[in-house]
Amino acid sequence: MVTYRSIKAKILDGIIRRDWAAGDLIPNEEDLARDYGCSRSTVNRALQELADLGILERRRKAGTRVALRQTRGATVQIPIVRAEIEQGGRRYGYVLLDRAETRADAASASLIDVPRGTPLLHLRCLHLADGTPWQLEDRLINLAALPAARAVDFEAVGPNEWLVMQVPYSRCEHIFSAAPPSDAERDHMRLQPDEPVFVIERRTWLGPQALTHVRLSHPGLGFRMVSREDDLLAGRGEDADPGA
Amino acid sequence: MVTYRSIKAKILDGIIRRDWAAGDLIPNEEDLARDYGCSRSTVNRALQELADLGILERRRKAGTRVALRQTRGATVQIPIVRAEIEQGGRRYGYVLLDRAETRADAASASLIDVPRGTPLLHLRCLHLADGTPWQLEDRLINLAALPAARAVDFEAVGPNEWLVMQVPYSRCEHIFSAAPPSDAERDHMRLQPDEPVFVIERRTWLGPQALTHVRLSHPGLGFRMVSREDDLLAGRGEDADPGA
DNA sequence: GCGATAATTAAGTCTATACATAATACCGAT
DNA sequence: ATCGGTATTATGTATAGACTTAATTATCGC
Repeated sequence: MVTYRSIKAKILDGIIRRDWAAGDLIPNEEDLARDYGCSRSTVNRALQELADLGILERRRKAGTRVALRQTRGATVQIPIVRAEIEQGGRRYGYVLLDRAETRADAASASLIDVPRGTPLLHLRCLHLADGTPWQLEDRLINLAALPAARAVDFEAVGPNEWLVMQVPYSRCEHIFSAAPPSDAERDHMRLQPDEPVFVIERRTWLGPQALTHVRLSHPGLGFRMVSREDDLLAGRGEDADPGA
Repeated sequence: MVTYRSIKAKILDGIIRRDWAAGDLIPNEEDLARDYGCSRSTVNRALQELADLGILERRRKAGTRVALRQTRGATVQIPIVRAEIEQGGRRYGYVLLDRAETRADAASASLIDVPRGTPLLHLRCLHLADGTPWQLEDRLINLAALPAARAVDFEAVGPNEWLVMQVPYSRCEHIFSAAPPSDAERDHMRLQPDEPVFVIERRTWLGPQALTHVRLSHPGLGFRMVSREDDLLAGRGEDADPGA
């Protein structure tokens, strides 16, 4: 049977064999459907998915062409700290360092994206792996959007875990950077001399309303953020290139 | 008309209004099709796309439920250096520091994922923005897979640009980290005292064969890698919630 | 009660068809 | 030659129906 998966595999194969180079036009859906002996719907699904992956570019009337991939996308999964540590077989530790209700000043208002004066909850926590500092968390929560957070003490459960369970978000922004440690980071994490920190900053919104801003800093030595893309050619065995 | 987009929007809306919480089962495709007055195919497409986004989880017979999003995915686009710099309105500069053909020793063999003894091209280049060092590139190219690279001098065009134009890849791995600068990095980039480097390592394969390994290091102060997720609720105006 | 087997269910996929829409190509009038 | 409208084209989307497949639930024999 000709499946949309087998068509995806064949097209990928054609691109990788350089039958079609970057920028080339590939045959239209009707022709492909005839060639492969299936319906246009099936071809359409295959090509749409390849377009979603960024491998093809499609425009009405203009046709479908192999994308000129000028950028390489990398998708990193940022896990809950606890899961990340426990999955590595290490013991998870958590300490709430500081908890304060404030109102947004100029700096925090711009960080979390709320008007000045908005009530905020400011939390600072330390996450440990086998007793060693692993991540310092500095978080602002918009109490106007999440009043329920006011009633949580965050002594036992980290804000990250609480938020993930409680709150859906519709938009999210991440910033990754390398920085020399701040005084607080130097105090709380046992950094080597000259050891930088790897910083993940995240802001989330629900509709127009900002929910939270968090700065997660990790000791630079030993921390890596990894992204693996699936092999596009994986599992072609059954599907593609059955005869040729 | 009931479109698959409008259904996506309605389901998202239901999740965000907490009609369905994380882990909850949502009605099956047939019921939704009847509720919305459209065919099952249309519902199917909407739910599939939400599942692809990681918002829903679907299993045959078990039904469709709201995903317990334990991790947050961030997709970063890593542009060609030249484009990144010129798009910021700055002048791009490029210097080839070093070019050598070698054979893989233990260290480089494991970096690029080839057997020891494989012929390699080792390139080191510096990319500048308005005359200031922006990125130091240290690259290994597998000449067994890409013999054409032997004939390129890389004096005028950087290896990154050449590779993107010439070579498709099927798998790709990225590692991001913060590190104290190496001697070479200190020599070539004008780093402040204590300034770390932000390191992007990338390995690419075509099928089973490794193509290249590259280490891209940026001065830590001023370099940020950003990932923005589209707002899931964007553009609901026309589509969703027409009456209620 | 247990374990194997059959029935049921919900998603997964393919098809043929129809119409919508964006973008290009063409052509005629000024 | 340029402008503007019209025909053409390839993709985008919706539909009804049929069949497949994975996974749960029920059932039967022991």
